[in-house]
Amino acid sequence: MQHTEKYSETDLLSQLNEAQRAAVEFCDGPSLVIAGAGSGKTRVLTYKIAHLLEQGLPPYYILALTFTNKAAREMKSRIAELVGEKNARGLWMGTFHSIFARILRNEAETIGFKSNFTIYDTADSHNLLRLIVREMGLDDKLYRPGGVHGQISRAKNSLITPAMYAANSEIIQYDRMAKRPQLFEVYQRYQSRLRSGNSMDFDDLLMQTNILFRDHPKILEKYRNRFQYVLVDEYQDTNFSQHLIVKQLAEEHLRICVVGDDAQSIYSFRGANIDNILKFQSLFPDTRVFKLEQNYRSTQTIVSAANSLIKKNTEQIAKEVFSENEEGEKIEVLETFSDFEESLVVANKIARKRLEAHTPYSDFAILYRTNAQSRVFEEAFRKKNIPYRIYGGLSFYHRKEIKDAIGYFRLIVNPGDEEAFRRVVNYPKRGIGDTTVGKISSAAQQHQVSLWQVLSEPLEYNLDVNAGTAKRLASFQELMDDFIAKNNSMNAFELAREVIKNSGISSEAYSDMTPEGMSRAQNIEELLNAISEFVSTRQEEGNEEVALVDFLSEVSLLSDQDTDNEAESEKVTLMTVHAAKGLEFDHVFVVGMEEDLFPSSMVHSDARGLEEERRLFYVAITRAKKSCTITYAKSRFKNGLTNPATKSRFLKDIDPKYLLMDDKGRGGAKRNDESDSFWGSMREQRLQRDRSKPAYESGYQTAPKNMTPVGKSTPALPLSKEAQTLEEGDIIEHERFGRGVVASIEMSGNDRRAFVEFDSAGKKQLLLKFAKFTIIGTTPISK
DNA sequence: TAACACTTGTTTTTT
DNA sequence: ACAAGTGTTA
Repeated sequence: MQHTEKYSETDLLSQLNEAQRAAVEFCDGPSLVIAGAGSGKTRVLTYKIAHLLEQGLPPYYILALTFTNKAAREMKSRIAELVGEKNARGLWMGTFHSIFARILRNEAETIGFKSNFTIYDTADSHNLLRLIVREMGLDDKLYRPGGVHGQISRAKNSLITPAMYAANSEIIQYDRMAKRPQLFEVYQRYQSRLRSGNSMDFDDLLMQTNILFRDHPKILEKYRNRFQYVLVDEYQDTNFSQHLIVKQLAEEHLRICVVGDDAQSIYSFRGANIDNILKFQSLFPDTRVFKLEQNYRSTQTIVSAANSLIKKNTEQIAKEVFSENEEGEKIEVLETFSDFEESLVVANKIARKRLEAHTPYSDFAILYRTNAQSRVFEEAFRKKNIPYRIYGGLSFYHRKEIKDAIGYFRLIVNPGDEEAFRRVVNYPKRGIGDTTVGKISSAAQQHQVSLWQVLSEPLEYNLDVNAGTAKRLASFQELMDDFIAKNNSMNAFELAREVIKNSGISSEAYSDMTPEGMSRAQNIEELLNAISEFVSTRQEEGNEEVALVDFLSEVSLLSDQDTDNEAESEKVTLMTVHAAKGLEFDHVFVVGMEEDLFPSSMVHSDARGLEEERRLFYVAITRAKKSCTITYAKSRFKNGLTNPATKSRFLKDIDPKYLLMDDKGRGGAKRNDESDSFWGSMREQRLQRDRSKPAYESGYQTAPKNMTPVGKSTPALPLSKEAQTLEEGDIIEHERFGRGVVASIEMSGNDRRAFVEFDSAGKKQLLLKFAKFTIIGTTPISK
């Protein structure tokens, strides 16, 4: 690819506006970049990393954390374009989960795991919890997997271990009120089951990292030194656990830059804590704050409308986002009779616009609050022959046949994996039913070993099964043992193919001639293709052996956003507002703008929740570059019933001078009142019931004292001896640039900066506090 | 063990 | 309306 020389430092910086450049150039301490919607946040992050690389900081000393694989991938490739692929190789850039999974694999033994641990996805966690609740004989209505998992997840993200959970009287009290007094024990069992199967759930990847750092200061020290510069994207979406990891890595050297927009914090329901960004400055006292306020994406009207909306929120960092683009059209607000009519109106508008203005379908997006709303639009688009693409729904890796195949892979890599065991032991059918698995399971629990352990030595654990079953068990065990043996000699693809062939998956899949069966077989083919591709990519990157475990650790942390890489086809996009975050479209339709839908009915009485919904609306509007249309229906089909609907309160929050209201001359007010009184009282009843549940949030978002590391804020690391003694004329060997001669040394601010002429890499400036090199001699003509 | 009918709970979901 | 989970039968 390009050489480093192609983009010199000045070129890099000249492509930024003043605020962006200031944010990029400041590397001497903690910084917080508040990036309004469309203000070039990604640009700042990528250029900042490129800038650090240009200054001589080797890529493997930079840690950049994102929230999606997609964001990481895109940023990586843009950096590679800026500085050349070779110079960007080795960057630690990825999602929180993937980066710390990698670190945990390296350090697994220290915290009592093995490095081949497997990762449970949400469905796996739910299955295990369902099982535990049943085993404990608890009421599965009160202890529903989703609810229980949510509570455990919140605990983990607040770094509350099972023991701390059980000892916390406030939480115990809360659980008692919620009629789930045994929850602490469910959590305990869940955690010990995960551990005895050498597996972790998503939240563990962060919590175990914190435990690792807390209990092993040497290891924390190692990563602190390793990650000389830490950058975090979308900081408003971090939870406490992530926040603490970041804090610990950065609090010594203070070279940290976090980027985000408090106005776009929309994931609190998953534990994201907006205070992390609001209070960043008080945590790192000398934080420099940079505000990116120029929006390059949208028209002035869209930006102003969005501003007027978000002003209605109370807690936020002051900023004035503006646009110098054209003024643009007003935001059109359309009322329709029903959700059905809504979809037709939108479809018609798109069709007409495309004809009149030659706008490609791919410039349009429909954004809705809930996935269920996509249906009517699908039908309308199909009827009108408008091509569309829906995001969300079941991702490839969540389909049953794929999970089954991956279940085998997981069991091969980590035979202790309980969920994987349960998934494949009788798939395809081999006569090992629930009864038998139940026996294995209770033996396993009794002896505190994995299911696999019991299967391997049934006599040892007094497994009581009849001769036929014993034989079937033995043959399953042999099958797996054979795969496990081959795992040492075969690469991921070869072994996967072998598994599909020999496990019986393929004969099962190919004998089913129903359309669903055929598609399942195709999916399995596709999985094999994906593995094959994975192996060859990794080999091109220089990894000779690409084993199944490598594929697995990547694939466990993929989301559906990462899999659909279909080329930019000419299709209208349909997605939830959540999924649209970070994206932009010329023409956006925000649909279903109704009470009880947007804002969601779950949130009515809760001020914080309402503010989050308002931010969500803000995110929706600010996706639009040229036009934004908002629609709402007077009646909507929901949960099998058609109900009257009223327009969302949020519409009143936008300054009307940016809106073009069209309520079709219907006498809206009177009708509204009628429906409000009747249906309003129905809603009221529902709300009453909801309120009778104890409001969540006894607010244990703060970590208990013994989890909080002793945070002494020490100044930046002293310069290495090499860096202190360096003089003009010295010959140095740099880790990345090779041999070079020091032309001059300057002070810039508090930093020493060396200008070095490298043999092969040309002229470079090195910031001495970053640069890694050794002095290998000096030239005779030094003055 | 497997097929079938019945009950139940449905916001958003980066990992 | 619908999917997922559970219970009932042969």
